[in-house]
Amino acid sequence: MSHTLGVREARKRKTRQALLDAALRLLEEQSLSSLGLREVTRAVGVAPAAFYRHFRDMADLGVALVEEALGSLHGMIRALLAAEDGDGERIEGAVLAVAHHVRRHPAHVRFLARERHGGVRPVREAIAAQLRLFGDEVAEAFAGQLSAEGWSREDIRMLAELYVDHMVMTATAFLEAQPVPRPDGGTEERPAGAEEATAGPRPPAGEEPLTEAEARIADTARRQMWLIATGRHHWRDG
Amino acid sequence: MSHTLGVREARKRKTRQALLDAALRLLEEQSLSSLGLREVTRAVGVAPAAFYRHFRDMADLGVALVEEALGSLHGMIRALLAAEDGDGERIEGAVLAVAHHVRRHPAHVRFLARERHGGVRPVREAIAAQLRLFGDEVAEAFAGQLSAEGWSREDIRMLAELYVDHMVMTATAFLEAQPVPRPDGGTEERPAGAEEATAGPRPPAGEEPLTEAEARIADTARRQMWLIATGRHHWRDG
DNA sequence: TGTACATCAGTGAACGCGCGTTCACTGATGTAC
DNA sequence: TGTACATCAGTGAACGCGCGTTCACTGATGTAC
Repeated sequence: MSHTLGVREARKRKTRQALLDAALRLLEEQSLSSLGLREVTRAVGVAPAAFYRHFRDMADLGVALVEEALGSLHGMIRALLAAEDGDGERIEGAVLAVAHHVRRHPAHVRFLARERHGGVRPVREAIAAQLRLFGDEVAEAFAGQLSAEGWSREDIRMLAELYVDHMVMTATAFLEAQPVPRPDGGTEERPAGAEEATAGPRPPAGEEPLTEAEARIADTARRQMWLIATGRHHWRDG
Repeated sequence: MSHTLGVREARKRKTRQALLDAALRLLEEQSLSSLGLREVTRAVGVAPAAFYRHFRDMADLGVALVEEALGSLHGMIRALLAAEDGDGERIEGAVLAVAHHVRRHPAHVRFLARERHGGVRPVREAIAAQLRLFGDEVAEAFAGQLSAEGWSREDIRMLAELYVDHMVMTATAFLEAQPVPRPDGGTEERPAGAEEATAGPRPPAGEEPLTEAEARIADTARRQMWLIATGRHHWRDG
């Protein structure tokens, strides 16, 4: 109880978050280097000059968005890696986790895909640093078992990178199967018959059954992960 | 001899190409959606209005750049796929081909990486269409051997996509090992001691030995391709 | 070959507009006593 | 608890600037005869 936020600080955080949210929404349809400061403040309903109370410039805001978009993923990755199941369950878990994450946070994922190689250096570097961290985590999780099987450090690292890169690719593939957000904040209808129930209990957000397009992507991703797992099992014996 | 270009048409093409070249250079450091028409015409030395004689807008120019950047690659891919060597030679050939292509055309490759998920829809779509074509070509090249071995159409397709995606990833990795172009048109010195011979015969452009950073990327890419090839060989027997 | 007209790539001036940044300010919140 | 002063998130006006697009034009190239 001792550390309630002051009213002033709480309001400041709220404005800051509103700026981040507005920027993320505007970034669905453009890239960071063409997004204007005035555009963001206009969407939030504050004066342009208020922006400077929170960020030095748009690049600074972009770096904050990277933190927001990738910070939460470490937990998910760790949970996936800690599972003690067999290959099949781990692959299924990873593919579904990616699918649902993309569903729940499509704007964040789109932002990362777009700015990973985008025109704003500090943002590119922030993303690269986070992905390197993911690589470290995956490599460490594999190290125990694989080095006992005679794998070299370099081989473990390249396997970890292959998994991370494949996850990123799969995420961007799922993204392309997402409904396109409309300017009014609604969404276009799902590709195949997916009319909403008008009332009644529904599954947790993001956990409705996969659409046809999503299922196809999930299927390809599973097969590719199986192929990689197969290669991993036969790695030392050719 | 009968079809020499008229003087007027030849000059027009030259201006158009100058616009494309200038845009590509400016895009080393920013993304298409923030690149201005006036910026490009200023770099070429023509009036802003001249732009409209060649392109409807910047998106239109971007689509032309996609054609320029990816059109030439089909030949390279076909050559790689047609080789009758064993796995080792094919992997080595593919990795070195990608390394040298990135060296020769770093700006084109950077443009593709940046705009593949960038903020300009027609450009994204042009790139996606070309990558789908590459997938088709790779799948077709594998179809003969693999379907005889009992592979399904879906499995062949997913393998082809994995190869294409891996090539793209490898190319962007090589890109990050490239010297950063300077505004004046020169380049920063290569990471490790690579002073230029002041005269005398030199290897063909782009074929100097790999730098340390490039060699590391090539090594990882080779291992990853080996892993995938291993998985492929053991695919049907688990 | 020479002439008269058509085409059209590139010009240069003009336009209205939204941009990023600065500044002195206001008034609610925080703090010291 | 009440008061006097400090802090600081957000305001609103102003600035100079470069943008995309339009337009009537120019003059070299192309074409018809």
